[in-house]
Amino acid sequence: MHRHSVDSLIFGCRNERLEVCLIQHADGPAEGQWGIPGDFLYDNESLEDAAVRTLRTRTGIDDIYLDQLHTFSALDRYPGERVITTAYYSLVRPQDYEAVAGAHELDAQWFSVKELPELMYDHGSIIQYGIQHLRHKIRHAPIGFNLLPDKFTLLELQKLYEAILDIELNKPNFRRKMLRMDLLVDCQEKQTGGAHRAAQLYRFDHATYQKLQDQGFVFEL
Amino acid sequence: MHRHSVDSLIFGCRNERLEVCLIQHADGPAEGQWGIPGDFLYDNESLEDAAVRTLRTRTGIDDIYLDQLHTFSALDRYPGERVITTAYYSLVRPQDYEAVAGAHELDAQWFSVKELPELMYDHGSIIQYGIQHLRHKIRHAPIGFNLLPDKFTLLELQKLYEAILDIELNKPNFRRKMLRMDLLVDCQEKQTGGAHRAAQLYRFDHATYQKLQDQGFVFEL
DNA sequence: ATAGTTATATTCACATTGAATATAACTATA
DNA sequence: TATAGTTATATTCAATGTGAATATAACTAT
Repeated sequence: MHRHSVDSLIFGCRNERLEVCLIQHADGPAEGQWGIPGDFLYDNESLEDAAVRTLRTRTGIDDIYLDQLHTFSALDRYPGERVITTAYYSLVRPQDYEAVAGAHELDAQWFSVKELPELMYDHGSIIQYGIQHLRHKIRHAPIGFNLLPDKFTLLELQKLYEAILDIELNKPNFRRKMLRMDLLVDCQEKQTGGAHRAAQLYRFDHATYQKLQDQGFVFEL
Repeated sequence: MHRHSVDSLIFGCRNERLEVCLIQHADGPAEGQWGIPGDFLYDNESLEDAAVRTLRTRTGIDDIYLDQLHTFSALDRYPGERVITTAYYSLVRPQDYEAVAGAHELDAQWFSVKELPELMYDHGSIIQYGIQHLRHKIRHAPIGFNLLPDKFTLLELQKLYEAILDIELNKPNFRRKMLRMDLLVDCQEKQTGGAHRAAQLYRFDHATYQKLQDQGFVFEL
């Protein structure tokens, strides 16, 4: 027999870096090691329920983007007993950034995906799997907006893509492509602060995306 | 507590139709109903091992394309007890077509995805989820070749895409796009039979794909 | 030999892309 | 108040890719 757990890969983007939230176990078989937050599945909840629950318990955050990633089942992935885990990944907006790392007694901290500590069990593989998945997904579905404030500038959006894909993009071409998709709504509001020309603020238009999608439109970065 | 099963969605393409292989349960809680083949997970195997095992046991086929799809865990998805299932999907070449539906005592049969019988448990949802996944995947990775003989004509390849995506494609444009990717090798051999000009046979070049992929090439239909 | 069928090549208008350049607008500070 | 520094935004153009149509080649059955 075995037990089943849920682990949630929590992504955020800050300072033009893609980051993941890790927790350090204070005791147990992986004492002192870092890993992605998770818990064992309860008898009366689905895997998705469990993922939502652990996110809420550990971070106080509700209502963020969440999707199933993969189920990992190697016989030796967990020490001592057999544990199969289903990994989810979630996307956190900047305004929720601090809540994620601060709301729990466990030591939680954001790490750049380029500078990860040593990880427990197979969590290193899970994170790498998740990064690859995110890189693919962000180019084929408009989920990147879940990592930005509701209102954002085109440059912020571009920097988000650059951070996740780890590439540089041409500014005018990125603007042109993004705006032509008609998924962004002009907020009629300018960015404040900054010693330069104020940029237009936009927000992602879910309703229009839904409509275009029904007409066969496919998002493609 | 719960048990964990593995279910395999087996796709094939014949007569320009996308098909799935279903089995009819002779007894048990779903007697007489159709479903995708599966089995409970053994203690000493990974989920992928179990998927390979059930495929081999039920069809005698080894070495076919296999990939994890999704893990389904709704509390009421299985009658009487809680069973979480991880669904895999596999792609079968025409030469293995008969072996799949004939090698087992259970009643196995191919069905067009457009004319499915009533299905047990949540297998209807699993199949729909799998079709959507396949449609997306086939456009972004060269996996369609796993549904064709080793040697095939460009029209056969086109008809495969048309069957899976359920759309019509322009012939010259499809040829041009496919050939320009440099993933096909001319077999220096012509199709036989047919009251018309014989078509050139091609095969998919795994090695070249690997090389191109390392250089950052992304397959895109 | 001819009709029927599919293979294969070519054309062209059009849209998209990559890359570069130009101008506008804002702030800090000299 | 002028200017330097910075980012926003617009425009250009060549190159490339796409959708759609047409033309020619090659094969078989009759």
